[in-house]
Amino acid sequence: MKKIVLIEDDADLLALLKYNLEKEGFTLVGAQTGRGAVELCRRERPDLILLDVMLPDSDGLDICKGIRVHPELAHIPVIFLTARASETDRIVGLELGANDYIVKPFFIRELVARIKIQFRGQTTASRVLKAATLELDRTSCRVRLNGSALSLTATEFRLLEFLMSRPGVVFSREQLLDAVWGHDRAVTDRTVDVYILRLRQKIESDPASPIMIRSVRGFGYSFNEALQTSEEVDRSAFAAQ
Amino acid sequence: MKKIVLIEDDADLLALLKYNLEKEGFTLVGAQTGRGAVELCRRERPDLILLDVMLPDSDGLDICKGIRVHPELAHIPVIFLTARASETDRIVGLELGANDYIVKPFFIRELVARIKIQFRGQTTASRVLKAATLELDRTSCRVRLNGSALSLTATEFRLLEFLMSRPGVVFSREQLLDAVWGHDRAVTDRTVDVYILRLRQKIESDPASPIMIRSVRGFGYSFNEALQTSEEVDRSAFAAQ
DNA sequence: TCTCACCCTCAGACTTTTCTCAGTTTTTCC
DNA sequence: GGAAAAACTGAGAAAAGTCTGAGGGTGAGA
Repeated sequence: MKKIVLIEDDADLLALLKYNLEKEGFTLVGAQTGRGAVELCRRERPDLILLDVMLPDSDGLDICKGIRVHPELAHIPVIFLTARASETDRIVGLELGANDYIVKPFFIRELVARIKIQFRGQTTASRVLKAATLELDRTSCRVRLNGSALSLTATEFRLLEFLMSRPGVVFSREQLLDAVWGHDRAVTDRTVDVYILRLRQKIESDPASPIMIRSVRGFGYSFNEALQTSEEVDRSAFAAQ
Repeated sequence: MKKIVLIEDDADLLALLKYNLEKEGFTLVGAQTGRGAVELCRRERPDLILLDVMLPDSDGLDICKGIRVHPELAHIPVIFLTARASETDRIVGLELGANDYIVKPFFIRELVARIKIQFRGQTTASRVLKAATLELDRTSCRVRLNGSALSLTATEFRLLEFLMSRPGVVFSREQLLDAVWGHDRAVTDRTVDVYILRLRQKIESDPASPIMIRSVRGFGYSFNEALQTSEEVDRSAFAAQ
């Protein structure tokens, strides 16, 4: 689950946000003071930071600056909570400022939406399908197994991509030909067997007893859904919303 | 200056936004219909897209999806303009959704702030492209290899610039023709081969076994992302947020 | 205006890799 | 045990990539 650090001096608002965001499935770590906020983040390594601009003991912008100068924290998105719209210029104007901001009072759903936008960019940018130690990168057309590159032909790649993008779903040879070879194909469905074989020889540790690509006798083939990594499960649950 | 494409069916609002954003120093290209919006973006190559969700002839989300599937447009940030807060779930929930959204009615300064957030972080990313000992300067249109100047033709330069600006991404010949030669081209895709060849002869130490420009059989060509300098990697990791 | 140099584009030869099928062996299920 | 489905093999056909040379166009300078 995604972890969020929340710095907000108003105890009531802190509790309210904590309650609602945890209900949304986020892990929350709260603090009421700006002092030690950077250290808190270094300790917790959150996926996102929610930061009140006006804190009694320090300026939220200074905290943000402190976060940005730490190489291990610099990439973490920061969303500011601000009381006045007039402050937005200050927040946005800074070179290493906010990734987003939200003006109080706000609806929880509004905040949740903005948090999700920050998390989404990370997933869309990668465009990588993962299953156990197998990684398929759609933009660079590369496949890696246990971290080392695998050389697939174009058809092998497209077939694997199709199967991996819908783990657990069983496709008939007919459907695979349609999806991978195209509708105007003039290819025997035995050809699919050959490609499944080639793929297995390349990606399965023991091609004789395949784990990744499952044969479903009488129906077709499917990619083993049990091999999804936890983040992949997260993501698809996330997308389902 | 940054160029923005704005799709908004309300003529008054379109004019108002155009006026105010141009006053802020942006270059604006407006359209009142969703039809042809993707083509408009391909032609204009904006730095940001403002998109009304509700258009009379099409759904803003469909347009966004159309933008995201084009590799040469996929990285462009999209901000949605929406009439109702209740629509935000739809906008945010989609896998290929918005980078931000703003609910009507809004203050211009609010919109400007959100636009600037999108641009921040990209600022440094453009002047000079580097990969190993190869340097491409976009402003002076010069290319240097191992410190010594290289003489490229205009087309060679544009092709190299395009490939280097998105290292690791595989582009088909079709996409390269679109991006480098333009949409109204009347050129065989074999021509791309010739230019790849010429480039390799100029930039590769051993053109027979190219390192910089990778052939991806069955898909196209890509610039080797492993040649990115470390600062470049940092930056793109940052931009991915 | 003419000439020359340079650039763009294409056709086609050549090379390498991939695709596909036919046929054989193995496995699975009734 | 037998039939059907899947797994596997090798080889010819097809496709994709590389590379060359020539024709045509354009712009700069004589």
